[in-house]
Amino acid sequence: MPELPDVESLRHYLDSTALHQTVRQVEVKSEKILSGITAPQLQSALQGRCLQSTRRHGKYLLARLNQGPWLVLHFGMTGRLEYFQDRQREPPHTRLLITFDTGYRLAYDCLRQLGRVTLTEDAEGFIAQKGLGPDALALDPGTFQERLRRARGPVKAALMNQGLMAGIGNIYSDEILFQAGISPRTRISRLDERAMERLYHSMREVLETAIRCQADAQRMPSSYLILRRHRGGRCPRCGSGLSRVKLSGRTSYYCSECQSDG
DNA sequence: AGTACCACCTGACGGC
DNA sequence: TGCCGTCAGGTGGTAC
Repeated sequence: MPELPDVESLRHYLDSTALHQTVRQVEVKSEKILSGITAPQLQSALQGRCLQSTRRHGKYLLARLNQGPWLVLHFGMTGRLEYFQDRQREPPHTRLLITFDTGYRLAYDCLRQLGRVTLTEDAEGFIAQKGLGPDALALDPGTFQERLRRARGPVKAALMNQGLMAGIGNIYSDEILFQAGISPRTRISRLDERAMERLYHSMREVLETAIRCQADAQRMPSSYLILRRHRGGRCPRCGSGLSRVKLSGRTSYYCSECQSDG
């Protein structure tokens, strides 16, 4: 599920644990998660170096190695990080395990193995090569609207299109549309200026709130949809049963009473 | 450019 | 008990 707020939380976690320690050992436990690199290449890039800083772009987390390339982490749906000391605490689906000279370890755990790990010399080049748009939180209202209007289909598909803006996935697009009072099926062309402004405001509000809550749904406001996105879930605003539809291959939940079609 | 589908991948869950 | 289909969803591919 890692979308922008989740990855931002993982970034803070990495920053507060694993920086500035020399890598002693690198264990690749599943080659499936490597993208365009071999295990020996990853090992020789990391060995003897430190992670010195991080940045995030959309759902990607990049960690700079001193005098070396960037380590690029994507978390798919089930990826996470765990920093620990005792082998006992190693997560069950660890695919990559980095051991530091301090004796601490950083595990990249990914149950479904839909996440990917790679290296790049050039962070900007990597982002461009992946075809990612600007990070969703870096957009001003004008650019947000201009980029969304490049798409034609339902607004939900546009919000999730990483080429238009990076970081929003299925969960948070539903939340943003709910908070904006706009149905996910609404065509971009039917959104007027005021709806666009509402959408922009909701996007910032939802992403920033989720980051403040460390992407933990339990901590989010009770007015949020996130905990009710399931069969039989009810609208936190009006209490009516939520609608469930497939849209561009994803399951969308929304309230047909509170969210209009423009 | 859109849509619709498939594949990757694993585990939970409901039905029989 | 255990088998089967379905679902979860980020990304990337195909065909139409």
